[in-house]
Amino acid sequence: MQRSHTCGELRIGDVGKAVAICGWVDRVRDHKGVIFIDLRDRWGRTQVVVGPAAAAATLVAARAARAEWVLRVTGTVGARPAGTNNPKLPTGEIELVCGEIEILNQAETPVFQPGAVELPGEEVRLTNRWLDLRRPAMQENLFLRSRIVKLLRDHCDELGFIDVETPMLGRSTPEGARDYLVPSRLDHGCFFALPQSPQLYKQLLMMAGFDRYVQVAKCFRDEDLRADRQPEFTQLDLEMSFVAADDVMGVIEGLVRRTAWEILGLDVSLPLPRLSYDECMERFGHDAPDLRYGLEIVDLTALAAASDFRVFRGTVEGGGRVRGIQVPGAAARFSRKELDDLTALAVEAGAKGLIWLKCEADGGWSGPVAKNLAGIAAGLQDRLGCEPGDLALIVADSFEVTCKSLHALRKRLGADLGLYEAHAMHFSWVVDFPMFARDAENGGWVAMHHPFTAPRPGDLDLLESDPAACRALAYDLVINGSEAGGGTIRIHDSATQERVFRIMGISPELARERFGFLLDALRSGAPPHGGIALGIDRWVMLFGGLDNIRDVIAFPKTQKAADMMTGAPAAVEPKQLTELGVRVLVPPGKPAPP
RNA sequence: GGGGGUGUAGCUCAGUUGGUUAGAGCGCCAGCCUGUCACGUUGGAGGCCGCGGGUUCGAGUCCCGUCACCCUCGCCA
Repeated sequence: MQRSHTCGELRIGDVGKAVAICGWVDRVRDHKGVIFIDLRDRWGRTQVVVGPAAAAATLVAARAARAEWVLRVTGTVGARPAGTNNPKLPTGEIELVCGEIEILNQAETPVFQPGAVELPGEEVRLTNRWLDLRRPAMQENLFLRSRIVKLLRDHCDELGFIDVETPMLGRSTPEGARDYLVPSRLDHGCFFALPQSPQLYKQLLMMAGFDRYVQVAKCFRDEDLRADRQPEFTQLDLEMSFVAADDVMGVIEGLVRRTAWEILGLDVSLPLPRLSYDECMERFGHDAPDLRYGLEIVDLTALAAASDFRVFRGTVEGGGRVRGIQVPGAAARFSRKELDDLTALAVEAGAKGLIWLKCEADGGWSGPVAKNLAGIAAGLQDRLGCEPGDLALIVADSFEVTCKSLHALRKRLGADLGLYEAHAMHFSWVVDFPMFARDAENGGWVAMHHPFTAPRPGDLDLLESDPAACRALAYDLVINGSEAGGGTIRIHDSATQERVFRIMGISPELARERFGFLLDALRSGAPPHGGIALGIDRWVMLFGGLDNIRDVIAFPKTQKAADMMTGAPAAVEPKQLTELGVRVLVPPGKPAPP
C-alpha cells in the first residue's frame, strides 16, 4: 500500500503518528514561508503543511505542485496551532506536517477544478466526465447509488431471491419501445435486440421453478430522452411464483420502508396508500400523481350543464367534461401575465383555453368570463370550496384533455407555490390499470403495461366483449409524482395468453412465430407468477433529492443519446460493415475513426 | 418531428439604441507574502463573440439558415 491513511481519516487522536496519504491537489496556498496543500481523495480532504524547515526537495515539489496533480505525502500528523482549526472540515483539527512529497503524476491545468464553487455547464462536465466525477457531490451520488443497490440486493437475498443473469442479445419484438439492434455477423440481415427489460426471461425462470428471481438488469429503449430518462437504464427486476399482487407489493413495500429508513432516516408506515387508476385520473389527471400536495381536481360537469355559458354547455353536450382546481390564496399572487402563462400551459396540453376566476372579497367571481357564469357562481364556489382570495382554474374539454391540462397546471402550481417541502417523500401505489389502450396509429388495442399482463379474474369475460373496461392485475409504485416501478401478475395459461394476443391483433400464427417458446412453456407447467421492476436510476435520483437522472449515472448520454466523452455513437470501418452485411444509406458527416 | 431556452476568454457570466481598442470574477503565468483553508496582493498573457450566409458605411448586437447542449410535447409495452 502506498498510503497508511485516506485523506478523510485523520483526527486529533492521530497526532504524532507517521503517516502516508495519497490524493489529488485540491488547492495550494503558497505563503512563501509556509505552503499549504489540500490533498483530496474519495474520502475527504487533508491539509498538508510545508514549513520553511522542510527539506529542499520537498520545498521544490510543494512549490511546483498544481491543481489535480497526484501526490503521495509522508509526514507526521500535527495538531493545528490554536485558532487555525477549520470547523468546515472533519480533518480540520489536524494537518499533515510534510516530510516528503512524491509526485505520482502531474496534471495539465484542468478545464475546470473539481473543487470550484461555480459548476460548469453540463456539456463541459460530460466531455470531461472524469473531472466531473472527482467532484464530491458526484461522488456522493454514486456512493448513494451503490448503497441503495446493495440494500435492495441484500433485502432480496434475505427473502430467498436468486440472482440470475439474462441475455443482452435477444430477439426483437414489435411491442413496446423502439429496440436497439445489433447485426448478426453469422446471419446477414438478422439482428439481435438489446433487452427493453428481461420480461420474458424472468417469466421463463418462474416456469423453470426458480420461484423468486432478482436481477440488477441493464435495459435499453431507443426513445427520446428526458431529465428522468436515459436510453440505457437499470432496473431492479424481480419475479415471484405462487403470488398475488399483494405479495409482490408487500416485498416492494419492505424495500421502500428499509430504503427510506436506512438512506433518509424516514419512518414510512405500511401499507402504502393505494389509488385506482380511475381515481388517479379523476382526482389528479395523471396515472402517477404527485401526492406531496393537494390541488385536487374537482368535477364541475353537472354544474356546467346547467349554466348559460356556451363553452360549458357545448362541452357537456358534446360528451366532454368541465373540471377545475381551486388554488388557495392565489388570487392576488398571479398577475395577468402569469395567468396567461398558465393558460399557455393548458393550451400546450391540448386545451382550447383556460378559464380563471378570482374569488373576490365580497364572495363574487372576477375574471374574463365571470359574468357568463353568474347563474352558477354560488354552485362553483360550493363545489370548488373557494373562499375570498382563492383562484379557480377551469378547463372544459374531453376527459383526456382536462386530465392532461389540469395535471400540467397542478404540477406547475405545486412547484411554483412551494406546496411541499423540498425533502418530502411520498410513496403510493396505483392499481387497477386498464388492460388495453387505443393505439394512436392504427386505432387497435395495445397493452397498457405489456402483453403478458393478467386481467383481473372478474374481468376475464370482458376481454372480447369490452376490452376498454377490462382491468389488469397491474401496480405502479409512485414516488413524488414519478413512476418508480411497475409490475403485474402475469398470464400463466396459454389459452388466456392467446386470447390477449388476439385482442391486440396478434394472430395465432404471428404469436406462434414470435412467442412460440412462451406459449409452449405456458403449456408445460407454468406456475402462477408475477413481478415488478424498479427504476434504480430514478430511485437514486429521488432518494438523493436530485432532479436529473444524469447525476446518478457515471457516464450518461446526452439528449441525442450521445456520449460526449467517447464520441459514441461513431462511424465504423467499412470492413466492419461488410462483415456484418450492413450497408449505410446515409453516411454520417463525421469521418470514420482511424 | 414540434415548442421553448442557452451558446462571448480555460470556466462562470456581463455586454445599453447597431458605432472607435469586447469586459468582469475565477482559473492560468510571473513577482511579493510564515498560518492559510474560496488566502491576500501587484503585474501579465489569454477572444473565429458556436458555425454559414444576409442586411448595413459599420454586426457580439438585426434577419435567414445550421450545429451542439438543456427543458418540454409527441414517444417511452
